[in-house]
Amino acid sequence: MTTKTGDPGVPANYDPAQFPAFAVTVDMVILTMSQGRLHVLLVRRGVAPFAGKWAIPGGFKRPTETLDEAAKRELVEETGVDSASLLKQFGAYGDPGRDPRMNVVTIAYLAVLRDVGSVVAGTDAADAQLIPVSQALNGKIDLAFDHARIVRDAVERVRLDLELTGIATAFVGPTFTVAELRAVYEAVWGVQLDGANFRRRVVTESGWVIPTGRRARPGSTGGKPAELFRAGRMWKQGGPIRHPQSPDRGKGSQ
Amino acid sequence: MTTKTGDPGVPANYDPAQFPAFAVTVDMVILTMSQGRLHVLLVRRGVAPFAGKWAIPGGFKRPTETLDEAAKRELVEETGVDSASLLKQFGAYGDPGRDPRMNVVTIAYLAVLRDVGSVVAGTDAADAQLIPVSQALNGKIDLAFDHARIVRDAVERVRLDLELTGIATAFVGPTFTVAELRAVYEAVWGVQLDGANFRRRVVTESGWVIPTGRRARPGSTGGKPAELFRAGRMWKQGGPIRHPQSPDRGKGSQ
DNA sequence: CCAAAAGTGTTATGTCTACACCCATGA
DNA sequence: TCATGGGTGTAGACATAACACTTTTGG
Repeated sequence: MTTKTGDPGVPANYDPAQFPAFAVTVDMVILTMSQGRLHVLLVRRGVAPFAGKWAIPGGFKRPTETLDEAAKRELVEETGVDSASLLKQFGAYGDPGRDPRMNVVTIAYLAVLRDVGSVVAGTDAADAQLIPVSQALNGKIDLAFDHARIVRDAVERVRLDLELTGIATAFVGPTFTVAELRAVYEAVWGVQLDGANFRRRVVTESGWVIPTGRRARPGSTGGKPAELFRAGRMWKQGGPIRHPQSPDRGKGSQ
Repeated sequence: MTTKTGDPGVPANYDPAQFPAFAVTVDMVILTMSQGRLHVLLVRRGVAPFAGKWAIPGGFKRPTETLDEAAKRELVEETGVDSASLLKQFGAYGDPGRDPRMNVVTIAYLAVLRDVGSVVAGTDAADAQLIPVSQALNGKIDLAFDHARIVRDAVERVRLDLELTGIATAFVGPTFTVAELRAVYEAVWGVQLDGANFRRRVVTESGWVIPTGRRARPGSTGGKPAELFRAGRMWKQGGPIRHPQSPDRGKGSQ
Protein backbone atom coordinates (compact mmCIF):
# COMPACT_ATOMS: atom_id res chain seq x y z
CA MET A 1 0.00 0.00 0.00
CA THR A 2 1.65 3.21 -1.12
CA THR A 3 0.58 6.82 -1.16
CA LYS A 4 1.66 8.36 -4.43
CA THR A 5 1.62 12.02 -5.41
CA GLY A 6 1.90 13.67 -8.78
CA ASP A 7 1.71 10.41 -10.69
CA PRO A 8 1.01 11.16 -14.35
CA GLY A 9 -2.36 9.76 -15.30
CA VAL A 10 -3.84 10.08 -11.84
CA PRO A 11 -6.75 12.49 -11.44
CA ALA A 12 -5.21 15.31 -9.42
CA ASN A 13 -8.46 15.99 -7.60
CA TYR A 14 -8.41 12.60 -5.88
CA ASP A 15 -6.62 12.64 -2.57
CA PRO A 16 -6.04 9.15 -1.25
CA ALA A 17 -5.21 10.52 2.18
CA GLN A 18 -8.91 11.21 2.59
CA PHE A 19 -9.60 7.53 2.28
CA PRO A 20 -13.26 6.54 1.95
CA ALA A 21 -14.78 4.52 4.76
CA PHE A 22 -16.05 1.01 4.09
CA ALA A 23 -17.85 -1.53 6.16
CA VAL A 24 -16.15 -4.92 6.01
CA THR A 25 -18.15 -8.09 6.44
CA VAL A 26 -17.47 -11.79 6.21
CA ASP A 27 -20.11 -13.86 4.42
CA MET A 28 -20.16 -17.62 4.47
CA VAL A 29 -21.27 -20.18 1.93
CA ILE A 30 -22.03 -23.28 3.98
CA LEU A 31 -22.32 -26.39 1.85
CA THR A 32 -23.40 -29.89 2.73
CA MET A 33 -24.63 -33.09 1.11
CA SER A 34 -28.22 -34.12 1.63
CA GLN A 35 -30.03 -36.92 -0.16
CA GLY A 36 -27.19 -37.14 -2.63
CA ARG A 37 -27.44 -33.49 -3.63
CA LEU A 38 -25.33 -30.46 -2.80
CA HIS A 39 -27.13 -28.00 -0.51
CA VAL A 40 -26.35 -24.48 0.71
CA LEU A 41 -27.44 -23.01 4.03
CA LEU A 42 -29.53 -19.86 3.53
CA VAL A 43 -31.27 -17.57 5.99
CA ARG A 44 -34.32 -15.43 5.26
CA ARG A 45 -33.74 -11.73 5.80
CA GLY A 46 -36.08 -10.03 8.24
CA VAL A 47 -35.10 -6.43 7.60
CA ALA A 48 -34.61 -4.08 4.66
CA PRO A 49 -32.94 -4.10 2.26
CA PHE A 50 -33.98 -7.35 0.57
CA ALA A 51 -36.35 -8.18 3.44
CA GLY A 52 -37.93 -11.58 2.91
CA LYS A 53 -35.24 -12.68 0.47
CA TRP A 54 -32.81 -15.50 1.08
CA ALA A 55 -29.20 -14.69 1.87
CA ILE A 56 -26.05 -16.40 3.02
CA PRO A 57 -25.13 -15.84 6.67
CA GLY A 58 -22.45 -13.36 7.63
CA GLY A 59 -21.60 -10.37 9.75
CA PHE A 60 -19.30 -7.45 10.40
CA LYS A 61 -15.61 -7.86 10.92
CA ARG A 62 -14.32 -6.32 14.13
CA PRO A 63 -11.09 -4.31 14.15
CA THR A 64 -9.67 -6.53 16.89
CA GLU A 65 -9.95 -9.81 15.03
CA THR A 66 -8.48 -11.26 11.86
CA LEU A 67 -10.67 -12.09 8.90
CA ASP A 68 -10.35 -15.80 9.61
CA GLU A 69 -11.30 -15.23 13.24
CA ALA A 70 -14.33 -13.21 12.16
CA ALA A 71 -15.43 -16.00 9.86
CA LYS A 72 -14.92 -18.61 12.55
CA ARG A 73 -16.82 -16.53 15.08
CA GLU A 74 -19.72 -16.00 12.71
CA LEU A 75 -19.78 -19.69 11.84
CA VAL A 76 -20.09 -20.58 15.52
CA GLU A 77 -22.74 -17.94 16.10
CA GLU A 78 -24.82 -19.02 13.15
CA THR A 79 -24.48 -22.79 13.24
CA GLY A 80 -22.83 -23.75 16.52
CA VAL A 81 -20.11 -25.53 14.57
CA ASP A 82 -16.53 -25.06 15.69
CA SER A 83 -14.35 -26.74 13.08
CA ALA A 84 -11.89 -24.22 11.81
CA SER A 85 -10.12 -26.55 9.41
CA LEU A 86 -12.85 -26.47 6.83
CA LEU A 87 -13.18 -22.69 6.66
CA LYS A 88 -11.58 -21.22 3.58
CA GLN A 89 -11.49 -17.72 2.16
CA PHE A 90 -12.24 -17.72 -1.54
CA GLY A 91 -13.02 -14.19 -2.68
CA ALA A 92 -13.73 -10.54 -1.96
CA TYR A 93 -16.69 -8.60 -3.31
CA GLY A 94 -16.87 -4.83 -3.41
CA ASP A 95 -18.94 -3.68 -6.36
CA PRO A 96 -20.37 -0.20 -5.87
CA GLY A 97 -23.99 -0.37 -4.77
CA ARG A 98 -23.93 -4.02 -3.80
CA ASP A 99 -25.38 -2.86 -0.51
CA PRO A 100 -27.73 0.09 -1.09
CA ARG A 101 -27.14 1.42 2.42
CA MET A 102 -23.40 1.97 2.37
CA ASN A 103 -20.05 0.96 0.99
CA VAL A 104 -19.51 -2.64 1.95
CA VAL A 105 -16.70 -4.94 0.98
CA THR A 106 -17.30 -8.52 1.95
CA ILE A 107 -14.78 -11.30 2.30
CA ALA A 108 -16.38 -14.58 1.32
CA TYR A 109 -15.65 -17.86 3.10
CA LEU A 110 -16.51 -21.41 2.24
CA ALA A 111 -17.45 -23.98 4.87
CA VAL A 112 -18.23 -27.62 4.22
CA LEU A 113 -20.20 -29.51 6.83
CA ARG A 114 -21.39 -33.07 7.09
CA ASP A 115 -25.05 -33.82 7.61
CA VAL A 116 -26.09 -30.46 8.99
CA GLY A 117 -29.47 -31.62 10.35
CA SER A 118 -28.78 -31.06 14.03
CA VAL A 119 -26.43 -28.18 13.40
CA VAL A 120 -29.05 -25.98 11.79
CA ALA A 121 -31.34 -26.51 14.76
CA GLY A 122 -28.74 -24.74 16.89
CA THR A 123 -29.18 -21.37 15.24
CA ASP A 124 -31.63 -18.79 16.47
CA ALA A 125 -32.82 -17.90 13.01
CA ALA A 126 -36.10 -19.75 12.69
CA ASP A 127 -36.03 -19.61 8.93
CA ALA A 128 -32.63 -20.97 8.18
CA GLN A 129 -32.84 -23.71 5.61
CA LEU A 130 -30.79 -26.00 3.44
CA ILE A 131 -31.53 -25.30 -0.20
CA PRO A 132 -30.29 -27.39 -3.13
CA VAL A 133 -27.63 -25.35 -4.87
CA SER A 134 -29.28 -26.07 -8.19
CA GLN A 135 -32.27 -24.01 -7.05
CA ALA A 136 -30.11 -21.22 -5.69
CA LEU A 137 -28.16 -20.97 -8.93
CA ASN A 138 -30.80 -21.37 -11.62
CA GLY A 139 -32.75 -18.33 -10.43
CA LYS A 140 -35.64 -20.30 -8.93
CA ILE A 141 -34.70 -18.67 -5.64
CA ASP A 142 -33.25 -15.22 -6.02
CA LEU A 143 -30.83 -14.19 -3.36
CA ALA A 144 -30.21 -10.85 -1.65
CA PHE A 145 -27.32 -8.57 -2.60
CA ASP A 146 -24.83 -10.29 -4.93
CA HIS A 147 -25.11 -13.52 -2.99
CA ALA A 148 -26.07 -15.55 -6.04
CA ARG A 149 -22.73 -14.71 -7.57
CA ILE A 150 -20.94 -15.51 -4.33
CA VAL A 151 -22.61 -18.92 -4.07
CA ARG A 152 -21.80 -19.61 -7.71
CA ASP A 153 -18.13 -18.80 -7.11
CA ALA A 154 -18.07 -20.96 -3.98
CA VAL A 155 -19.47 -23.97 -5.79
CA GLU A 156 -16.97 -23.50 -8.57
CA ARG A 157 -14.24 -23.40 -5.96
CA VAL A 158 -15.44 -26.63 -4.38
CA ARG A 159 -15.41 -28.31 -7.77
CA LEU A 160 -11.76 -27.37 -8.15
CA ASP A 161 -10.82 -28.17 -4.56
CA LEU A 162 -12.37 -31.59 -4.81
CA GLU A 163 -9.54 -32.47 -7.16
CA LEU A 164 -6.78 -30.52 -5.43
CA THR A 165 -7.49 -30.84 -1.72
CA GLY A 166 -9.01 -33.22 0.78
CA ILE A 167 -12.25 -31.25 0.99
CA ALA A 168 -14.27 -34.30 -0.03
CA THR A 169 -13.83 -35.81 3.43
CA ALA A 170 -15.45 -32.74 5.01
CA PHE A 171 -18.76 -33.75 3.42
CA VAL A 172 -18.85 -37.12 5.15
CA GLY A 173 -18.80 -38.17 8.78
CA PRO A 174 -15.85 -39.37 10.85
CA THR A 175 -16.50 -42.83 9.44
CA PHE A 176 -17.95 -43.44 6.02
CA THR A 177 -18.34 -45.97 3.25
CA VAL A 178 -16.60 -45.77 -0.10
CA ALA A 179 -19.98 -45.26 -1.75
CA GLU A 180 -20.71 -42.22 0.44
CA LEU A 181 -17.40 -40.72 -0.55
CA ARG A 182 -18.03 -41.45 -4.20
CA ALA A 183 -21.45 -39.82 -3.96
CA VAL A 184 -19.74 -36.55 -2.98
CA TYR A 185 -17.69 -36.52 -6.15
CA GLU A 186 -20.62 -37.52 -8.30
CA ALA A 187 -22.92 -34.84 -6.86
CA VAL A 188 -20.44 -31.98 -6.92
CA TRP A 189 -19.07 -32.78 -10.36
CA GLY A 190 -22.34 -34.02 -11.80
CA VAL A 191 -20.75 -37.13 -13.25
CA GLN A 192 -20.92 -40.88 -12.73
CA LEU A 193 -17.79 -42.66 -11.58
CA ASP A 194 -17.00 -46.34 -11.89
CA GLY A 195 -17.40 -47.81 -8.43
CA ALA A 196 -14.73 -50.44 -8.95
CA ASN A 197 -12.03 -48.03 -10.07
CA PHE A 198 -13.00 -45.47 -7.44
CA ARG A 199 -12.64 -48.02 -4.67
CA ARG A 200 -9.32 -49.22 -6.01
CA ARG A 201 -7.88 -45.73 -6.00
CA VAL A 202 -9.13 -44.93 -2.55
CA VAL A 203 -8.64 -48.13 -0.56
CA THR A 204 -5.90 -50.02 -2.40
CA GLU A 205 -3.58 -47.03 -2.53
CA SER A 206 -2.51 -46.56 1.04
CA GLY A 207 -3.05 -43.45 3.13
CA TRP A 208 -6.43 -42.35 1.86
CA VAL A 209 -8.78 -44.40 4.01
CA ILE A 210 -8.21 -46.56 7.07
CA PRO A 211 -10.47 -49.55 7.70
CA THR A 212 -12.31 -49.52 11.01
CA GLY A 213 -13.33 -53.18 10.93
CA ARG A 214 -16.97 -52.21 11.22
CA ARG A 215 -19.60 -52.40 8.48
CA ALA A 216 -22.60 -50.27 7.58
CA ARG A 217 -26.04 -51.84 7.46
CA PRO A 218 -27.38 -52.15 3.92
CA GLY A 219 -30.42 -50.09 2.95
CA SER A 220 -33.92 -51.51 2.82
CA THR A 221 -33.27 -52.58 -0.74
CA GLY A 222 -30.53 -54.98 0.27
CA GLY A 223 -26.98 -55.31 -0.90
CA LYS A 224 -23.70 -56.33 0.63
CA PRO A 225 -22.87 -54.38 3.82
CA ALA A 226 -20.21 -51.78 3.08
CA GLU A 227 -16.99 -51.43 5.00
CA LEU A 228 -16.64 -48.35 7.21
CA PHE A 229 -13.46 -46.30 6.91
CA ARG A 230 -12.03 -43.18 8.42
CA ALA A 231 -9.98 -40.61 6.53
CA GLY A 232 -6.23 -41.17 6.24
CA ARG A 233 -3.40 -38.69 6.23
CA MET A 234 -3.09 -38.37 2.46
CA TRP A 235 -6.08 -36.03 2.23
CA LYS A 236 -3.96 -33.27 3.73
CA GLN A 237 -1.83 -33.33 0.61
CA GLY A 238 -4.50 -33.43 -2.09
CA GLY A 239 -7.28 -35.57 -3.48
CA PRO A 240 -7.08 -39.05 -4.99
CA ILE A 241 -9.66 -38.60 -7.72
CA ARG A 242 -9.21 -36.67 -10.93
CA HIS A 243 -12.12 -34.99 -12.65
CA PRO A 244 -12.97 -36.77 -15.92
CA GLN A 245 -11.84 -34.66 -18.89
CA SER A 246 -9.74 -32.36 -16.73
CA PRO A 247 -7.33 -30.98 -17.71
CA ASP A 248 -8.74 -31.50 -21.20
CA ARG A 249 -5.90 -32.35 -23.46
CA GLY A 250 -6.63 -30.76 -26.85
CA LYS A 251 -6.83 -33.60 -29.25
CA GLY A 252 -8.10 -33.36 -32.82
CA SER A 253 -8.89 -30.05 -34.47
CA GLN A 254 -6.39 -27.23 -34.88
CA MET B 1 -24.70 -10.27 5.31
CA THR B 2 -27.20 -10.37 8.13
CA THR B 3 -27.73 -8.24 11.18
CA LYS B 4 -28.50 -10.46 14.11
CA THR B 5 -29.71 -9.49 17.54
CA GLY B 6 -29.86 -11.43 20.75
CA ASP B 7 -27.91 -14.37 19.38
CA PRO B 8 -26.84 -16.62 22.25
CA GLY B 9 -23.09 -16.63 22.52
CA VAL B 10 -22.66 -13.15 21.12
CA PRO B 11 -21.27 -10.50 23.44
CA ALA B 12 -24.31 -8.36 24.14
CA ASN B 13 -22.28 -5.17 24.27
CA TYR B 14 -21.32 -5.45 20.62
CA ASP B 15 -23.74 -3.70 18.32
CA PRO B 16 -23.09 -4.52 14.69
CA ALA B 17 -25.27 -1.63 13.57
CA GLN B 18 -22.42 0.62 14.68
CA PHE B 19 -20.18 -0.97 12.11
CA PRO B 20 -16.51 -0.07 12.36
CA ALA B 21 -14.97 1.90 9.51
CA PHE B 22 -12.19 0.35 7.46
CA ALA B 23 -10.00 1.63 4.70
CA VAL B 24 -9.98 -0.75 1.74
CA THR B 25 -6.98 -0.96 -0.52
CA VAL B 26 -5.89 -3.08 -3.44
CA ASP B 27 -2.29 -4.24 -3.40
CA MET B 28 -0.61 -5.87 -6.35
CA VAL B 29 2.06 -8.51 -6.63
CA ILE B 30 3.60 -7.94 -10.04
CA LEU B 31 5.69 -10.89 -11.18
CA THR B 32 7.95 -11.30 -14.16
CA MET B 33 10.79 -13.45 -15.43
CA SER B 34 14.26 -11.97 -15.67
CA GLN B 35 17.47 -13.87 -16.36
CA GLY B 36 15.65 -17.09 -15.81
CA ARG B 37 14.49 -16.13 -12.32
CA LEU B 38 11.16 -15.04 -10.95
CA HIS B 39 11.12 -11.37 -9.92
CA VAL B 40 8.63 -9.19 -8.06
CA LEU B 41 8.18 -5.45 -8.57
CA LEU B 42 8.74 -3.54 -5.33
CA VAL B 43 8.70 0.16 -4.52
CA ARG B 44 10.58 1.85 -1.73
CA ARG B 45 8.34 3.67 0.72
CA GLY B 46 9.08 7.36 1.20
CA VAL B 47 6.82 8.04 4.16
CA ALA B 48 6.04 6.56 7.55
CA PRO B 49 5.16 3.97 8.53
CA PHE B 50 7.85 1.65 7.23
CA ALA B 51 9.64 4.56 5.50
CA GLY B 52 12.60 3.28 3.51
CA LYS B 53 11.29 -0.27 3.42
CA TRP B 54 10.27 -2.10 0.28
CA ALA B 55 6.59 -2.68 -0.40
CA ILE B 56 4.34 -3.90 -3.16
CA PRO B 57 2.43 -1.19 -5.04
CA GLY B 58 -1.21 -0.50 -4.30
CA GLY B 59 -3.76 2.12 -3.42
CA PHE B 60 -7.15 2.92 -2.05
CA LYS B 61 -10.32 1.54 -3.53
CA ARG B 62 -12.87 4.19 -4.49
CA PRO B 63 -16.54 3.68 -3.67
CA THR B 64 -17.46 4.23 -7.32
CA GLU B 65 -15.36 1.42 -8.75
CA THR B 66 -15.26 -2.34 -8.41
CA LEU B 67 -12.29 -4.09 -6.83
CA ASP B 68 -11.15 -5.31 -10.23
CA GLU B 69 -11.40 -1.79 -11.64
CA ALA B 70 -9.40 -0.42 -8.74
CA ALA B 71 -6.69 -3.01 -9.33
CA LYS B 72 -6.63 -2.29 -13.05
CA ARG B 73 -6.46 1.45 -12.42
CA GLU B 74 -3.61 1.07 -9.98
CA LEU B 75 -1.76 -1.22 -12.34
CA VAL B 76 -1.97 1.40 -15.09
CA GLU B 77 -0.94 4.17 -12.73
CA GLU B 78 2.03 2.25 -11.39
CA THR B 79 3.35 0.53 -14.50
CA GLY B 80 1.57 1.96 -17.53
CA VAL B 81 0.44 -1.53 -18.44
CA ASP B 82 -3.16 -1.99 -19.57
CA SER B 83 -3.71 -5.73 -19.90
CA ALA B 84 -6.62 -6.68 -17.74
CA SER B 85 -6.57 -10.37 -18.58
CA LEU B 86 -3.64 -11.17 -16.38
CA LEU B 87 -4.98 -9.47 -13.25
CA LYS B 88 -6.31 -11.90 -10.70
CA GLN B 89 -7.57 -11.48 -7.16
CA PHE B 90 -6.06 -14.06 -4.84
CA GLY B 91 -6.64 -13.03 -1.25
CA ALA B 92 -7.78 -10.54 1.37
CA TYR B 93 -5.74 -9.45 4.36
CA GLY B 94 -7.20 -7.75 7.42
CA ASP B 95 -5.21 -8.65 10.49
CA PRO B 96 -5.57 -6.11 13.29
CA GLY B 97 -2.63 -3.74 13.36
CA ARG B 98 -1.32 -4.66 9.94
CA ASP B 99 -1.32 -0.91 9.28
CA PRO B 100 -0.43 0.95 12.49
CA ARG B 101 -2.32 4.06 11.36
CA MET B 102 -5.81 2.65 10.94
CA ASN B 103 -7.97 -0.36 10.16
CA VAL B 104 -7.09 -1.45 6.66
CA VAL B 105 -8.32 -4.45 4.74
CA THR B 106 -6.47 -5.03 1.53
CA ILE B 107 -7.53 -7.10 -1.44
CA ALA B 108 -4.48 -8.62 -3.07
CA TYR B 109 -4.11 -9.00 -6.82
CA LEU B 110 -1.62 -10.87 -8.89
CA ALA B 111 -0.30 -9.55 -12.20
CA VAL B 112 2.13 -11.32 -14.48
CA LEU B 113 4.07 -9.28 -16.99
CA ARG B 114 6.58 -10.18 -19.62
CA ASP B 115 10.00 -8.56 -19.63
CA VAL B 116 9.11 -5.52 -17.57
CA GLY B 117 12.25 -3.54 -18.44
CA SER B 118 10.58 -0.75 -20.37
CA VAL B 119 7.43 -0.93 -18.27
CA VAL B 120 9.14 -0.08 -15.03
CA ALA B 121 10.71 2.96 -16.66
CA GLY B 122 7.20 4.31 -17.14
CA THR B 123 6.53 4.74 -13.45
CA ASP B 124 7.38 7.91 -11.59
CA ALA B 125 8.76 6.12 -8.58
CA ALA B 126 12.50 6.40 -9.02
CA ASP B 127 13.14 3.55 -6.65
CA ALA B 128 10.87 0.94 -8.13
CA GLN B 129 12.82 -2.21 -8.75
CA LEU B 130 12.53 -5.82 -9.78
CA ILE B 131 13.71 -8.03 -6.93
CA PRO B 132 14.21 -11.79 -7.17
CA VAL B 133 11.41 -13.39 -5.20
CA SER B 134 13.93 -15.60 -3.46
CA GLN B 135 15.38 -12.51 -1.80
CA ALA B 136 11.96 -11.12 -0.92
CA LEU B 137 10.92 -14.39 0.69
CA ASN B 138 14.00 -15.53 2.56
CA GLY B 139 14.08 -12.39 4.69
CA LYS B 140 17.13 -10.86 2.98
CA ILE B 141 14.84 -7.97 2.12
CA ASP B 142 12.18 -7.34 4.70
CA LEU B 143 9.00 -5.84 3.38
CA ALA B 144 6.62 -3.29 4.87
CA PHE B 145 3.33 -4.27 6.51
CA ASP B 146 2.43 -7.93 5.91
CA HIS B 147 3.66 -7.72 2.34
CA ALA B 148 6.08 -10.61 2.74
CA ARG B 149 3.15 -12.89 3.48
CA ILE B 150 1.20 -11.48 0.55
CA VAL B 151 4.08 -12.06 -1.84
CA ARG B 152 4.51 -15.57 -0.49
CA ASP B 153 0.83 -16.32 -1.08
CA ALA B 154 1.00 -14.86 -4.57
CA VAL B 155 3.94 -17.02 -5.55
CA GLU B 156 2.19 -20.07 -4.18
CA ARG B 157 -0.85 -19.15 -6.24
CA VAL B 158 1.26 -18.83 -9.40
CA ARG B 159 2.73 -22.25 -8.76
CA LEU B 160 -0.77 -23.71 -8.69
CA ASP B 161 -2.07 -21.65 -11.60
CA LEU B 162 0.83 -22.71 -13.76
CA GLU B 163 -0.70 -26.16 -13.77
CA LEU B 164 -4.35 -25.12 -13.90
CA THR B 165 -4.44 -22.05 -16.13
CA GLY B 166 -2.66 -20.50 -19.08
CA ILE B 167 -0.75 -18.06 -16.87
CA ALA B 168 2.57 -19.33 -18.17
CA THR B 169 2.07 -17.50 -21.46
CA ALA B 170 1.77 -14.19 -19.59
CA PHE B 171 5.45 -14.46 -18.66
CA VAL B 172 6.61 -14.59 -22.28
CA GLY B 173 6.19 -12.22 -25.21
CA PRO B 174 3.68 -12.42 -28.07
CA THR B 175 6.09 -14.79 -29.78
CA PHE B 176 8.39 -17.13 -27.92
CA THR B 177 10.47 -20.25 -28.17
CA VAL B 178 9.63 -23.53 -26.50
CA ALA B 179 12.71 -23.14 -24.32
CA GLU B 180 11.53 -19.74 -23.07
CA LEU B 181 8.22 -21.27 -22.10
CA ARG B 182 9.90 -24.19 -20.42
CA ALA B 183 12.13 -21.81 -18.47
CA VAL B 184 8.98 -20.31 -16.90
CA TYR B 185 7.91 -23.65 -15.53
CA GLU B 186 11.39 -24.53 -14.36
CA ALA B 187 11.90 -21.22 -12.57
CA VAL B 188 8.50 -21.05 -10.89
CA TRP B 189 8.44 -24.69 -9.85
CA GLY B 190 12.16 -24.95 -9.19
CA VAL B 191 12.48 -28.16 -11.17
CA GLN B 192 14.13 -29.35 -14.34
CA LEU B 193 11.90 -30.62 -17.13
CA ASP B 194 12.87 -32.87 -20.01
CA GLY B 195 13.09 -30.63 -23.05
CA ALA B 196 12.04 -33.36 -25.44
CA ASN B 197 8.88 -34.29 -23.58
CA PHE B 198 8.01 -30.67 -22.89
CA ARG B 199 8.20 -29.82 -26.55
CA ARG B 200 6.14 -32.83 -27.52
CA ARG B 201 3.34 -31.89 -25.16
CA VAL B 202 3.31 -28.30 -26.25
CA VAL B 203 3.84 -28.37 -30.01
CA THR B 204 2.71 -31.83 -31.08
CA GLU B 205 -0.60 -31.58 -29.26
CA SER B 206 -2.53 -29.02 -31.22
CA GLY B 207 -3.91 -25.78 -29.84
CA TRP B 208 -1.16 -24.84 -27.43
CA VAL B 209 1.30 -23.07 -29.69
CA ILE B 210 1.05 -21.89 -33.28
CA PRO B 211 4.18 -21.77 -35.46
CA THR B 212 5.02 -18.37 -36.89
CA GLY B 213 7.52 -19.65 -39.46
CA ARG B 214 10.21 -17.41 -38.01
CA ARG B 215 13.18 -18.48 -35.93
CA ALA B 216 15.04 -16.95 -33.01
CA ARG B 217 18.74 -16.22 -33.36
CA PRO B 218 20.88 -18.53 -31.27
CA GLY B 219 22.79 -17.06 -28.35
CA SER B 220 26.46 -16.22 -28.59
CA THR B 221 27.24 -19.77 -27.55
CA GLY B 222 25.69 -21.29 -30.65
CA GLY B 223 23.01 -23.90 -31.02
CA LYS B 224 20.28 -24.59 -33.48
CA PRO B 225 17.98 -21.58 -34.00
CA ALA B 226 14.69 -22.18 -32.15
CA GLU B 227 11.29 -21.92 -33.78
CA LEU B 228 9.14 -18.96 -32.74
CA PHE B 229 5.55 -19.66 -31.75
CA ARG B 230 2.59 -17.68 -30.53
CA ALA B 231 0.11 -18.89 -27.92
CA GLY B 232 -2.83 -20.97 -29.10
CA ARG B 233 -6.37 -21.08 -27.82
CA MET B 234 -5.92 -24.04 -25.49
CA TRP B 235 -4.29 -21.89 -22.81
CA LYS B 236 -7.69 -20.39 -22.03
CA GLN B 237 -8.81 -23.78 -20.78
CA GLY B 238 -5.82 -24.76 -18.66
CA GLY B 239 -2.16 -25.62 -18.84
CA PRO B 240 -0.47 -28.45 -20.73
CA ILE B 241 2.21 -29.29 -18.18
CA ARG B 242 1.70 -31.12 -14.94
CA HIS B 243 3.86 -30.48 -11.91
CA PRO B 244 6.16 -33.45 -11.18
CA GLN B 245 4.97 -35.30 -8.05
CA SER B 246 1.63 -33.49 -8.01
CA PRO B 247 -0.80 -34.68 -6.90
CA ASP B 248 1.49 -37.03 -5.01
CA ARG B 249 -0.04 -40.47 -5.10
CA GLY B 250 0.70 -42.14 -1.80
CA LYS B 251 2.79 -45.14 -2.59
CA GLY B 252 4.83 -47.08 -0.08
CA SER B 253 4.41 -46.86 3.67
CA GLN B 254 1.41 -47.78 5.90
C1' DC C 1 -34.49 -67.44 -5.62
C1' DC C 2 -34.04 -62.58 -7.29
C1' DA C 3 -32.59 -57.85 -7.17
C1' DA C 4 -29.37 -54.73 -5.45
C1' DA C 5 -25.25 -52.98 -3.80
C1' DA C 6 -20.30 -54.09 -2.41
C1' DG C 7 -16.10 -55.65 -3.77
C1' DT C 8 -12.37 -58.30 -6.94
C1' DG C 9 -9.99 -59.58 -11.29
C1' DT C 10 -8.52 -58.86 -15.85
C1' DT C 11 -7.23 -56.65 -19.99
C1' DA C 12 -6.80 -53.31 -23.69
C1' DT C 13 -5.52 -48.78 -24.23
C1' DG C 14 -3.39 -44.61 -23.33
C1' DT C 15 0.10 -41.64 -21.13
C1' DC C 16 4.62 -40.56 -19.07
C1' DT C 17 9.52 -40.79 -18.74
C1' DA C 18 14.05 -41.56 -19.75
C1' DC C 19 17.36 -41.45 -22.94
C1' DA C 20 19.58 -42.28 -27.46
C1' DC C 21 20.19 -39.85 -31.43
C1' DC C 22 20.13 -36.29 -35.28
C1' DC C 23 20.24 -31.10 -36.74
C1' DA C 24 21.92 -26.38 -37.17
C1' DT C 25 24.42 -22.84 -35.53
C1' DG C 26 28.69 -19.75 -33.38
C1' DA C 27 33.34 -19.72 -32.50
C1' DT D 1 35.38 -29.51 -35.95
C1' DC D 2 33.78 -28.96 -31.49
C1' DA D 3 30.56 -27.38 -28.06
C1' DT D 4 25.86 -25.96 -27.45
C1' DG D 5 21.26 -25.94 -27.58
C1' DG D 6 17.10 -27.33 -30.73
C1' DG D 7 14.40 -31.09 -32.16
C1' DT D 8 12.88 -36.36 -33.20
C1' DG D 9 12.24 -41.40 -32.20
C1' DT D 10 11.24 -45.05 -29.35
C1' DA D 11 10.63 -48.62 -25.76
C1' DG D 12 9.47 -49.82 -21.07
C1' DA D 13 7.00 -48.38 -16.97
C1' DC D 14 2.97 -46.88 -15.38
C1' DA D 15 -1.91 -45.25 -15.12
C1' DT D 16 -6.70 -45.42 -16.79
C1' DA D 17 -11.09 -47.16 -18.00
C1' DA D 18 -14.27 -50.61 -19.15
C1' DC D 19 -16.58 -54.48 -17.78
C1' DA D 20 -17.13 -59.39 -16.39
C1' DC D 21 -17.54 -61.69 -12.24
C1' DT D 22 -18.06 -62.96 -7.21
C1' DT D 23 -19.99 -61.82 -2.50
C1' DT D 24 -23.52 -60.66 0.80
C1' DT D 25 -27.40 -58.74 2.07
C1' DG D 26 -33.14 -57.72 2.05
C1' DG D 27 -37.33 -59.23 0.36
